[in-house]
Amino acid sequence: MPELPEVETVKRTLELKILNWEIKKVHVYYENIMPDGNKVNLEGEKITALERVGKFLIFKLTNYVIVSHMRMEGRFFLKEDIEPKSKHEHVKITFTNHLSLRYVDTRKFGRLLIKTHDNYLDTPPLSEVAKEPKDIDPKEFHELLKRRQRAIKPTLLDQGIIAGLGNIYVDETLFIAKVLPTRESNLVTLDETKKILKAAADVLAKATKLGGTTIYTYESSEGVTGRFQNELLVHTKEGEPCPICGTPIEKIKVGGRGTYVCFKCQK
DNA sequence: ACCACCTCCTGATCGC
DNA sequence: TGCGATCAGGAGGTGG
Repeated sequence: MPELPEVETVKRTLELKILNWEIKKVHVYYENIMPDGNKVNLEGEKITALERVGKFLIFKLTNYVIVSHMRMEGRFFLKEDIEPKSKHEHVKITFTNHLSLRYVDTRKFGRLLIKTHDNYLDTPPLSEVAKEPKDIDPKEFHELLKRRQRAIKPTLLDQGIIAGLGNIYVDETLFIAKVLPTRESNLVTLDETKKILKAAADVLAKATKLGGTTIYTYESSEGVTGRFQNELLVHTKEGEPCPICGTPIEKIKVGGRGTYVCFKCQK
């Protein structure tokens, strides 16, 4: 499940290869993933840059922009164009060099949206993406939290409030900040808000440095696997001793999401 | 403005 | 053993 570090890893991996490649043909095998893929002609477009906004990966082309989100299981692979389509491959972008970029997504939740340079930042989904933890002012964020009644975990998962965190890194962030995921957002103190933002920024930076987290079925792309799963403190650690106090980590549900927590360390 | 709930999907796992 | 039911989950849409 790509969160910010995984998307950044995919971006860095791909941009070493596909910059300046020229598109020859786009095949869309499942329309919902790339609704405009068969309507807009991308032939002759070159990849001019890759960007990332929150968990979105952006391919900048000569005239167009592809805004992609891999959701849980989306992956990109580069292959010889003659290689046959794999089982869950839904989009194939063929280049004039006879290589092709394949979008593979078991659950078909991901999206590749075609935008223009003029509108891609000012229209959904990117227009709705908030700042990343490292760029958020703690006092401003605390004021925002005061207006929210719901649990802090679903608040931190809301990309319109804070960008980049998913289920894995939220659990890690709240454990490091010593705040229970069920705590009402408006009851989080300014001091705790500062700790949450710092923990989130640190966790994302460290995970990015290690190439993200390889977990369940997810690989970033190109067979690149991250190493942050070895650094996880609580996520997936049900029944194991808390690394701080030794109390067994519990798995609970918060806002419908599987959540790992130490009830002694987190208040 | 805020928020709970539903939807999209498939593979893994559960229950009978 | 086999098969239907249930679950997981990021974010957009809906409706209270």
